[in-house]
Amino acid sequence: MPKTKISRRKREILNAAAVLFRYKGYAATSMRDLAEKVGLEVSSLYSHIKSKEEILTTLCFHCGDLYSEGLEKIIEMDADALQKIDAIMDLHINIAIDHPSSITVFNDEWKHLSENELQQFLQVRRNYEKGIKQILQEGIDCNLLKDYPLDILMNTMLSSMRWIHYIKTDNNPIDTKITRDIVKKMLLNGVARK
Amino acid sequence: MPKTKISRRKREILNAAAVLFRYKGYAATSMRDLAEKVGLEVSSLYSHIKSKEEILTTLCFHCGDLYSEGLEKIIEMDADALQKIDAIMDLHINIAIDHPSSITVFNDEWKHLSENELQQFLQVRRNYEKGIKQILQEGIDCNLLKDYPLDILMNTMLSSMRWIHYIKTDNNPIDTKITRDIVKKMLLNGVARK
DNA sequence: CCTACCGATCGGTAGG
DNA sequence: CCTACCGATCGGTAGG
Repeated sequence: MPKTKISRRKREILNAAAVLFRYKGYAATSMRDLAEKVGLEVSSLYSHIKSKEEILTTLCFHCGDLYSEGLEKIIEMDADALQKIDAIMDLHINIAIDHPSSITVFNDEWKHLSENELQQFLQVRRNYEKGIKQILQEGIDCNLLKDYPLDILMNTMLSSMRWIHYIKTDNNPIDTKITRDIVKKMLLNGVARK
Repeated sequence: MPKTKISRRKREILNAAAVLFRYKGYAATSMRDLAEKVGLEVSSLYSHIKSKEEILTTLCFHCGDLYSEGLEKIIEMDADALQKIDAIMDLHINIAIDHPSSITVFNDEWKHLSENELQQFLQVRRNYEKGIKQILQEGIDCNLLKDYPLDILMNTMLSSMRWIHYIKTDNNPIDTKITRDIVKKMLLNGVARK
């Protein structure tokens, strides 16, 4: 996938779309909604984008890249599995806080991708999960992590952070430091005293 | 809200709708899709339901009831906070496994509710979260739980189970006993060894 | 439960 | 970037 430069106007359209898709969903957002939001006529949108679907594709794969490139760096770290898991949690929490709208699209709207892009997307996700599981397995092998099934471990871990982007709105900023600190502690050491 | 009896045919329509909404989303599911799925003409659907929105409303509030009634019973239990939290996790995991489709609608499609129902829905959710937080606070007060902010505690806890309904499909049954057991352990005691 | 049908809205194009 | 416009599809109704 060659990365073509994205004009300022196109960025603006993509950002507006991410916000609309976040709150209304992809299918319920019309190109008229989007045009109004960016102050253009509907037809003018098509000078900057090819189709509604192209927007969704761009948004989904951009987020996919954020995760994949982040994980790549973590895998190459000279660190033990626990430190890598810490870094994975940082990665997810940072992305959630920095890109709450596009991450919601990434999480909830990918199902509207068209066949080709959908398959590609699922492939990216499978790769990502494979990388995560390798790190978890490494943690188990080194006796740093409890020996739980990888699927449950990964899903519960990733899922436990999947509320931050959702809670975070302009009216409801979240305390990044505290949230990050406590979610990590919860995952590593649990909530039960003793 | 008086509970009127629901005919067998209407049940069938609601179930089919839940599955369609789960995989395609509410907005992208047409009444034609639904009619085809239940083997009727589109117009015939309207002998059983008032509108597409009525279906969504019914689905969302039915799930809301499952959670609310479950929590009510837990609150009345003669048990300590840790046992109640255990019961809350059972409640969520059971609902996820027994009703994966309608729970997905409940989680992801409520935003398409119309204004009145939306406000009612959010009220139900706020009440539910208040109940959860009271139990968590109880746990903190009795020194059973670590003293973390209630918001983070609740969101992370509930969120950590929010993948089970999603993973569970007809082709991919999940081992209820193991999943339940391990997710609970992860939440209470963490994943780190030591 | 079906046939026949409707107004509204959708994503998108032609042409400038 | 806009005016003008289009075919397709939408949720839903009338009438039987």
